[in-house]
Amino acid sequence: MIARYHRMQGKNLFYPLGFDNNGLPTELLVEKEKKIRAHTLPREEFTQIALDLVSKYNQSYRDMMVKAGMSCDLDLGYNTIDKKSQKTSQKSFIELAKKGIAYRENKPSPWCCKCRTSVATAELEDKELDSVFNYLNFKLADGSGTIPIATTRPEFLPACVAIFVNPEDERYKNLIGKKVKVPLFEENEVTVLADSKVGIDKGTGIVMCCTFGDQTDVEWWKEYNLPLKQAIDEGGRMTEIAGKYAGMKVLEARKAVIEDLKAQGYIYKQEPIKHSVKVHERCEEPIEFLSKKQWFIKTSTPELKKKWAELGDELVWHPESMKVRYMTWVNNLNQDWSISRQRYFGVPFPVWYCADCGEPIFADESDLPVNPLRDKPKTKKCSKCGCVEFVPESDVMDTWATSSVTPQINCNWADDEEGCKKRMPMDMRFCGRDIITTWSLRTIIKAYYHQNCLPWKMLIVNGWVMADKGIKISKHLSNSKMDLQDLLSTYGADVIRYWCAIGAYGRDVMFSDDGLKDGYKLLNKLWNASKFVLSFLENYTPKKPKKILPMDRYIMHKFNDAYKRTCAQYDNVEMGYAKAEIEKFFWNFCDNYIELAKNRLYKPEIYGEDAKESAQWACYNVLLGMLKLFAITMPHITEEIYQDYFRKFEKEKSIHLCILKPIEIEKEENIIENGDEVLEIVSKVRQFKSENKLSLKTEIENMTIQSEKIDFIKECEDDIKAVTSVRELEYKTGKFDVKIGKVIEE
RNA sequence: GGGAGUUUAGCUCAGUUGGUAGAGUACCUGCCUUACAAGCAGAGGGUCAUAGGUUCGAGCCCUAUAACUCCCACCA
Repeated sequence: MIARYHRMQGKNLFYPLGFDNNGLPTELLVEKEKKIRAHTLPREEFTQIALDLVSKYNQSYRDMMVKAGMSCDLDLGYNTIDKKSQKTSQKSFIELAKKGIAYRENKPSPWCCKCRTSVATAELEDKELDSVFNYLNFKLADGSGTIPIATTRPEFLPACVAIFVNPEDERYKNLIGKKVKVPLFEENEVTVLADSKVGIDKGTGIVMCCTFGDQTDVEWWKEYNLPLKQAIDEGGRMTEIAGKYAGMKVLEARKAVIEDLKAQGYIYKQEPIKHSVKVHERCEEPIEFLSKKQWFIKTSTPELKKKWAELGDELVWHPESMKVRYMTWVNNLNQDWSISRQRYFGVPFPVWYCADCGEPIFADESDLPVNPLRDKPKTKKCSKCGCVEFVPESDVMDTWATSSVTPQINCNWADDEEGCKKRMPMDMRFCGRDIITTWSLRTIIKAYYHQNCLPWKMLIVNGWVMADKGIKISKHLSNSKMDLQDLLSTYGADVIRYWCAIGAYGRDVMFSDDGLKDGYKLLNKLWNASKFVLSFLENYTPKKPKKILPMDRYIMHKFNDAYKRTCAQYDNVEMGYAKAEIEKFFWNFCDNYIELAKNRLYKPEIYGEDAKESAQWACYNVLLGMLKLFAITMPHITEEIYQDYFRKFEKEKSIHLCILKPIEIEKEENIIENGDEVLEIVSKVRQFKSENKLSLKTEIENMTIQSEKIDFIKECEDDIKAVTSVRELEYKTGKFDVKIGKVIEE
C-alpha cells in the first residue's frame, strides 16, 4: 500500500519481491513433506529435491501475492538460494574473512541434536520444563568426607571437569583447592575452584562444571583453562567417556545414571522443579553445547556493540517502541554470530582447507558462486606449506547469513559495487517483531561492514495476526482460520487488504470474520455508488461548466480537504488513518451529497440542464478522486470501475498509473462551513421525520431557516427543497435554528 | 530480577500540542426514499483499570498499584 501511494505520487519505486527459502527451515519442510532425512541422502540429490519443492512453493506464493494485489516489481525478485544470492553471500563471507571479521574457531556453541547442527544464540527460545533437582554427595579425594552438589543433569557426570564454590561463601572456603571424586566415575578427580558467578543460595551453593551443560560452564572452561570432555555426541547420544552409558540418548542415560546413583547411595534428596531450558526455536528440542570448528562473525566486542547501538539510534523505528528490543539485545550481546551449519540445503562456504596445515583457501571472486564439494580451488598449492591437497568445507551457511545481505542482493552489490553504494540506504523496509534480533540486527551489521551505512532509513515493525486473544497461530494447533488462499477466493483481495490496513504497527491483531465485514460493506457500497453515479454520466463528456452550483462546489472543496488529510496520513505511513479519512468522506458523499444532487441529475426538466451539468462535473471529479485514493487499499475494484468508465477520458491506461491530485477548483472562503450548514438543515428534517416515525419522503408544507449564512443557503434552495420534500422555505437572519412546519398527509 | 506495550461504550478499537468523551459493530426505534435492506434515518449506552498528585481544567502530564501480552536476564 505504501508502495502504491508513493507510485501514485509520481515516484519511481524500487520494490523487489524476495523469497527467503534456503537453510534449515526449508530443509525441515522438505524432510517432513517428502518423508526423507537429509543426512541419509547424497547432498546433490537432497538439494535437487529441495530445489524442486522450493520452486513449487515459490510459484504458489508468487501467485497468491499477485492475487493479493502486492505491487512489487516481479522482475526484481530473488530467492536466497539462487545464483545471485549465493554469489552475494559468498562474496560477503570472503570479504569478511579476509578482513578478519569472519574467523574459524573451535569453540563450544549451541547445538541442536535433533537437527544435528549448531545454531545461533538468537535462534534459541526458553521453554518451561519439568525436571528433578538431584542432591548428590561427592566424596573428597582425601577421604575426609563428602560435599553436597545439586544437579538437574546427572548424565553429565562423566564430563565433570571442576567444582565451583563462591569465594565469599564461609561454609566452603576450606574446600577450595581440594580434590573431589566424581560419583560413578571415581577414577576422575576434579579440583574445587572459587568463582563469584556461583550463587551462594542456589542449590547447595556448590556447582559442578561440565563441558558443557550451559553457558556458564563454557565461560569457566575458557577462563580456568579446564580440559574438554565431551559426553554427548552430535546426535544426542552419550560418548564412550560415559562408559556403560555410551550410546544411550540423553534422557535414557539420565534415568540410568540416577538409578545407579541411588543404588550406590550418592543421592540424598530429590526435588521436582520447573525450570526454563534453552530450546531450538525450530524444533523445540533442548540444545546442548558442543565444541566444533565453526565460522563466526565478530559482533560482540564493546566497540562493535556501541556501533550497533549508534546505528539503531540512527534508524527510524516505526513504531518507536520496538527500538528498545533491539537495544536490549545489542547491550546483552556476548557471543559472536555463528554462521556455520552442519546441514545440506544452503549456501556453501566458498572455502577449502589445506590438508596439511589447515590454511583456508578462498575461492576467487570471479568464480562465485562455487560449491567446494564439486569445484576445485584455482590455487594449486597451499601458499603456507606448499601442500597440494585440499579438503572442501562441507558446512553450509546459516539462513540469516544470506537473508542479512538481501539489501546487497537487491542492489546488485556482487556485480556493481558503485551502483549498490548509491542505492543504500534504502528508504524503508518491513519486518515482523520476532526477527528484530535476528534479521534486522544482522542486516544492519552486514551493511555496516560492507557499505559503512544503514541498509535502510526506516524500519517498520509489524505484529502478528493471532488466532484468538493471546493465542498464536500455530501449525501444531492448526488453529488458523485464515488460509490466505481460501480468504482470497471467499472475500476477494480488496476486502483482505482493507482489513490489513487496520492494524497498528507492532501490535498483534486478532483475526475474525467480523473484521472482514466492514471491508465487504465498503466494497459493496463503493460499487453501488459508482454504478449509480456513472448512470448519470452516460453520454457525458467531462467539461467544466460555466456555473457550478454551491453544493457542487462544496463537495469538491470537501473532497480536497479529505484528500489533503488522507495524503498527510499516507506520508506518515499511517495506512489505517489514511483509509479512515477517505472512507469518512466517501460515506458522507453517498448519504448526503448524492441524495441531494440526484434530484438535479434525475430531473433536468425541472431544475435545468445547467444544474445537471454542474452536478455531473462534481460527480465526475469527486468519484475519480476517491477511486484513486481507494486504489491504494482496494486496487481491484477501483481499477474495474476506472476501466469501465474513466479510461476513455483519462489518459492513463490504468488507475494505478494515475497521479494523485486534488480537484482543480477556484478557492472559496467558508464554502465548507456553509455547505456543512446546509447538510445540518437536511439532518434536522430527517431527525424530525424519524422522531415522528414518518417516511423520509413525507412532504412538509413549509420550514423556517434561521442562520447567519442565509445568502448561501438561499442559493441552495432547490437542493434543500428536493432532498427534504419541504415545499416552501422562509429565511431569517440569526443564530442557526430550523422550524419545521405542517406535515402533508397522504 | 530488568524493561516494553496494553487497559476508553456489550464487542473491536480511534482519541496527534491538556479545554464539554468518538467511530464501527451489536442492541433499540423507525423508513420498501426512482443506487445500495449487505441500505437509509434516528435514539440509548462510558467512574476513560485503580489510588493519589500537578493544573483554573486531566482519557492525555507525574507517582504508585493491579491485570493481561511481549522482550531480555537467570537457568548448577
